[in-house]
Amino acid sequence: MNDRSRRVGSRPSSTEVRNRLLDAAEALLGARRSSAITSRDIARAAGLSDGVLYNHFTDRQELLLSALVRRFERLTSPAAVQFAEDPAVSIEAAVGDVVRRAHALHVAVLPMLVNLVGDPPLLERFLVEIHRPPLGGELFSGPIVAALAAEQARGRLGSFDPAAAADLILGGVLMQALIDVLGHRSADETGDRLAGMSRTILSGLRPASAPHPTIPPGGPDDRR
Amino acid sequence: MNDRSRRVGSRPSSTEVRNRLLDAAEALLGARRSSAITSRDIARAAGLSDGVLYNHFTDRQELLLSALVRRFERLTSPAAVQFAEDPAVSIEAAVGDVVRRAHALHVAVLPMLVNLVGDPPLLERFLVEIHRPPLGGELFSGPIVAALAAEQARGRLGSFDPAAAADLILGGVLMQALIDVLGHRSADETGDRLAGMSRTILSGLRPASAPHPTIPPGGPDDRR
Amino acid sequence: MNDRSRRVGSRPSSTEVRNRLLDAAEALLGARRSSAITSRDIARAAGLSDGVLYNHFTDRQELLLSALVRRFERLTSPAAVQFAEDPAVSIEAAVGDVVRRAHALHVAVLPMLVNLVGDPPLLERFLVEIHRPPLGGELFSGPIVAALAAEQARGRLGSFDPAAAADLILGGVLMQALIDVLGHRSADETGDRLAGMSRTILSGLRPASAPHPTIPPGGPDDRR
Amino acid sequence: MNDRSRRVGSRPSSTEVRNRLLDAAEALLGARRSSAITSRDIARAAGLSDGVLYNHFTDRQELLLSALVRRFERLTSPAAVQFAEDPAVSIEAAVGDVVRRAHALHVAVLPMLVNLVGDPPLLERFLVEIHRPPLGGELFSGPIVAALAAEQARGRLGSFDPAAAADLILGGVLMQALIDVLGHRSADETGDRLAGMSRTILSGLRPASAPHPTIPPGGPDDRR
DNA sequence: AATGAATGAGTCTTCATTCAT
DNA sequence: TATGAATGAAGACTCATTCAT
Repeated sequence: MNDRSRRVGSRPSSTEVRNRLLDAAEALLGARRSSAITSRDIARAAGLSDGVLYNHFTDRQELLLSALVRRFERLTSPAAVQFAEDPAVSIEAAVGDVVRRAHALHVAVLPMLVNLVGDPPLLERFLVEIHRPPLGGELFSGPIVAALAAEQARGRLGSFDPAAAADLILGGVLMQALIDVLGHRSADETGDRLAGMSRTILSGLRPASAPHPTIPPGGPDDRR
Repeated sequence: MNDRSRRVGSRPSSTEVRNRLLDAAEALLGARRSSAITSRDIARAAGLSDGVLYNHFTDRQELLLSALVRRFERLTSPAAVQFAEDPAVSIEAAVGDVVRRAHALHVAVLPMLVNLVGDPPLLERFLVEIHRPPLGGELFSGPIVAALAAEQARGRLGSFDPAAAADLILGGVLMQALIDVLGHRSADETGDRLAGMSRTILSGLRPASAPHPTIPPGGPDDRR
Repeated sequence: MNDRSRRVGSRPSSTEVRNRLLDAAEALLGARRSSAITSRDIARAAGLSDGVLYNHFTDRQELLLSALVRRFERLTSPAAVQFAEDPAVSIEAAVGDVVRRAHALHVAVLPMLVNLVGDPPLLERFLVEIHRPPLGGELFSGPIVAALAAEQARGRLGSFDPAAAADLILGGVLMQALIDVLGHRSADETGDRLAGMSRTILSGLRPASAPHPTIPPGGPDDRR
Repeated sequence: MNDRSRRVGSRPSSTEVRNRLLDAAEALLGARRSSAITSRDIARAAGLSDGVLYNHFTDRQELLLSALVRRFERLTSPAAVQFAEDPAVSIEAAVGDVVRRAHALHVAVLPMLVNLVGDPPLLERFLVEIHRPPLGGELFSGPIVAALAAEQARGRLGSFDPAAAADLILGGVLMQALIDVLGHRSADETGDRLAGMSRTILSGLRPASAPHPTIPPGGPDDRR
């Protein structure tokens, strides 16, 4: 018999109320395109009274911050950002998968961050909380770098710098996600742009016959 | 000595006041990390009274919008976004230049857009004004696509899709710019990241010996 | 001793505050010669803070409208506008009573309507609420028409058009009420004017062969 | 060569500017259903600058007041309120004429007064200026009383009190004018109501041996 | 601890009036 | 004297926060 089930139907336990507030805040953070989430908005969405929030959080910001962090951690949990590394899949498909998953993650996270931007003190606190460079830093790039490095080790990718590649992929994906979040676009169009990016980053911009610039042409295998 | 400066301490001309308001608004838009720029903020920053703004603009939003558009147009003027196309420069340097200039442009523009995000109706009006998909759309990508296509024509770049390449470059650049704008980072570190991106997108991720997947091997010009 | 009065000095109940606001608004509506009743005026008159009104009404207009309607309904309640139809009373006295009561009603209602005129949108909403042509329409004329028709049926009045007679009576009464409300006049003077009107409308302007009203009827066309 | 024509095409003379302001104010007073006539409204309607008004009037109120008085005097000039006293016209038609002309006068004057009501201090000053009980007092009733008395002298009307009759007529006419000004009604409907009032006040409410005027004579007591 | 109404500082906006030109 | 922009005192309304119950 746990703490919560002990009194069925009775007044909600402290944690329950706290969670209801967090859930409501999370929902609003995900749904709204900014424009101020008022403390009353949250209270109503939670089906609770205006004042409760001050029994569980010091102020409206702290509630929003907690909701933010909670959702962020859930979205970026290892399970969510782990990329498949199935050797049976072609390298093209594997990179496409990385790109699509990164995009989905950004689309999920951005609405919240967009709300954050409207409230700079809150943003400040959030960034401190997240404890990393803006936009999650390694939280996002880590899994991508790992996936790319794994493919490199498997010999299916060249000798590029995985961190720089992650910068390109994450950046491109972030931009498309912003377009999707701030504007309106069909899933198809988004898919095409993502596929184009996958293709392009795989082959690079350099003419196919051109030798690698830093290596004198003629070497049978790549540098070193 | 023109008509305006002749009488020091005289009442500022109409355009002067208008410009003072726009300058003040621009400054606040650039300086603040959002959090609502109130009409009084602007008036005080301009050293004017609360009501002036309504003698020159229909409302606070229109003033902010004008400041935004003015700065935006200035930043994205042809001179600012034109990329050098000097054949004497190596293709590596040319791409690096594209990336660095795009980054500089984003760093200049982003603080304003960040403010915009906190004010959705204003964002809406701004996007309509800018007349393009969110984040400037073709305004940014256009010159980059053009520069890449020019190099393709010159035979210094391969047969990739310039739009997709621009998505990667702009995205990567946007992300680095966000990191620079929202966080704090040394110019060196930024430069390294940008250089890494330039290098990586040029060569691509694919192993150097792997054939291009979409082009069947056997063509006369195919890489040896 | 009910639940509310039990605790003197306790926080006023919700309805109490609402009523205090309505009372204050009503008082201001009755007392002022228009000139804008501000939301702060009402709050101060009610001894409450500026923002309360928005906890009970959607806006200042709705509060004023409610006060208006409340007072209006009270003043025009059946009890207030019902005219005596006592057959024992002479027809002169009966008509005089109708006139005096209509006048009193107008004097009570006019100050509010006067305030309304200064606020056209509010007037619009009030008229919609009252659901009748300006100035109460049938609300006022209905009882008068009924009273006159009843006396006609009783044979104590001729075959005139009751609606037209009500127009004359209500109009005359409205005008005297306006004079009383906007200007300053002794009750005596008002009474004289009303009495003159009663006398005149009874006899009409036309030279008549009809016997003097104080002489018992006997003419061939007399009642049945 | 008068003062005004001396400089044709030159800056408008003082009186001209003053009159343009008054004309503009008069026009606005007549056109608007209240809702504040701002000093800028007047200046724009006059095609003049915001500040001129203070060179000719102490403040906005004084300008409005002057416009009010000027229009009022024009509308109530002897020429405008004189009633025809043509003995060839039937008494019914004569009374109907009085009623219709009084109504027209009220419809012309009321919109201004309606504006006045929204500005009590201005109303106060106007009433003082007009120097009579509200709504023009004798200014309106004088001509009516005179017209009725003349018909009495001519023997076409009975021995009623002309002042009381004027109260009824003016009141009824005022009310119909208010309905016309504040609401919306067809001219036909207004005409019917006025005609009904004319008929009713002529005959009075009392049972009469005299037949209804619109009914062909035949009653034994009918006056030739 | 929950409630929900009261508070009041703060926002945008209007407009009569002033005053340098 | 005319101009027309600047002023600044209101006004309506919002909303985070408090607090009596």
